[in-house]
Amino acid sequence: MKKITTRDKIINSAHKLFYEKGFNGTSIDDILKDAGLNKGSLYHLFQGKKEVLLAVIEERIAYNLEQKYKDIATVENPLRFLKQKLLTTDTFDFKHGCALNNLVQEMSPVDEDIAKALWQVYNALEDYYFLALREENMSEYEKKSVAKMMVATVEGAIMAAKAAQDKEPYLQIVEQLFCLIPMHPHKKKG
Amino acid sequence: MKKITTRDKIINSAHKLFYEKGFNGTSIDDILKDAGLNKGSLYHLFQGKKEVLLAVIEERIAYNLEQKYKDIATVENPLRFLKQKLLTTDTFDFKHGCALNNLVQEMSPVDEDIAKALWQVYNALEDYYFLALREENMSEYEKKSVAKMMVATVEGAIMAAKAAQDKEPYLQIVEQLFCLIPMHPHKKKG
DNA sequence: ATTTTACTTGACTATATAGTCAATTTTATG
DNA sequence: CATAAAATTGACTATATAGTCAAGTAAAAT
Repeated sequence: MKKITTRDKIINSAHKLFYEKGFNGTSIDDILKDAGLNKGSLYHLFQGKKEVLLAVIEERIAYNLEQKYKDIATVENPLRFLKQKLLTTDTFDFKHGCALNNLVQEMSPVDEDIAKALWQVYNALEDYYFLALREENMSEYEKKSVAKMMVATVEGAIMAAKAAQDKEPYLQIVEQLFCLIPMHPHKKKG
Repeated sequence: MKKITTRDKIINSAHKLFYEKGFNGTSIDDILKDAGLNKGSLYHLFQGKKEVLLAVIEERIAYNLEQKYKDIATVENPLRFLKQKLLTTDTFDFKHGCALNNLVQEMSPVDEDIAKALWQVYNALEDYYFLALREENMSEYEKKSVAKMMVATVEGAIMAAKAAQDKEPYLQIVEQLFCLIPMHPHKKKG
């Protein structure tokens, strides 16, 4: 098993705190306290707070997304797979929402480099939804468009849950979404 | 014409800056500088920064929403009216997104009072969308559910535009949304 | 006109924050 | 083991920030 490096500790703590309290709401000292490290260690490895955020986006958030959805490309019924993923809320933290969404909201208008990094991850997310539609009877163009819309709806659903501080609206919206998209019939398993 | 009070100036500036830079990203001094006022004036009228935010939400954001959508209740084809409102992007600032959404993202997990105030406005928004469906052939329950989903999709579309720093994704998603919801046919006007 | 109330001014405090840096310890490397 | 390189320590600086407050000014009430 791999050793947890100082860099890992920083990225882990930063990821958690940025998620829970936002970038501006989290201080360098917060990160260091959580990681059990001292200031010099961080500034030895990173130029500053912004570079920590970039690492969090490019390494942790992008990685988590990939882990969550990579099977979509090979699974038999990808749309069902996606729906199941979306409705498995064990790990879903309705209180704090979506790590990607949160950062887009806070940072995209403010910093161009960060906006670019976030935009890449956002595109990867749309690509997974596009793959989820591969079995459906639509043109490629329509799949792209529907995938885009589905991502927006799910992100909006997460926001609704955050507004309510309750996961119920999220579940309802995701159900409603899957009622509206024209589904290609699969043979039911079992 | 009504005189612009000191209170108005503060709420105007705060609203603008919170929208553009977020609550944590905006300092009291930023607000005062923008409003051309001094510190004492603000603290004479408000207990603190949080109370300024509450006033912004309850007075300005709620009011703007009402102004934008109040005609939905009386207009002939409310769904078309809604779509037109959504696609009229003159005033829509894709770079900074939705004032309500931004604040939900940043503040709802952090402060319960603010979460409540935001939740009220969010509900008002869903109510307007519900009214937009009043002519459609659905059960009341389904209208509620579809309205909820539509709000989520539009909010998600705004977020997509913010992620892209471009209004195009927003327009595309809104179009796609109106393709999918089952529309009751109205006689075309003209 | 005089008093009282409402509002405004801006200096001040206490604290939080991002980032620096010289000294020290730990870890490779020959 | 000796030396060089990498990593770590924590005190320090400079600045920003929320909020206080005593004194002053304008507006209202009597």
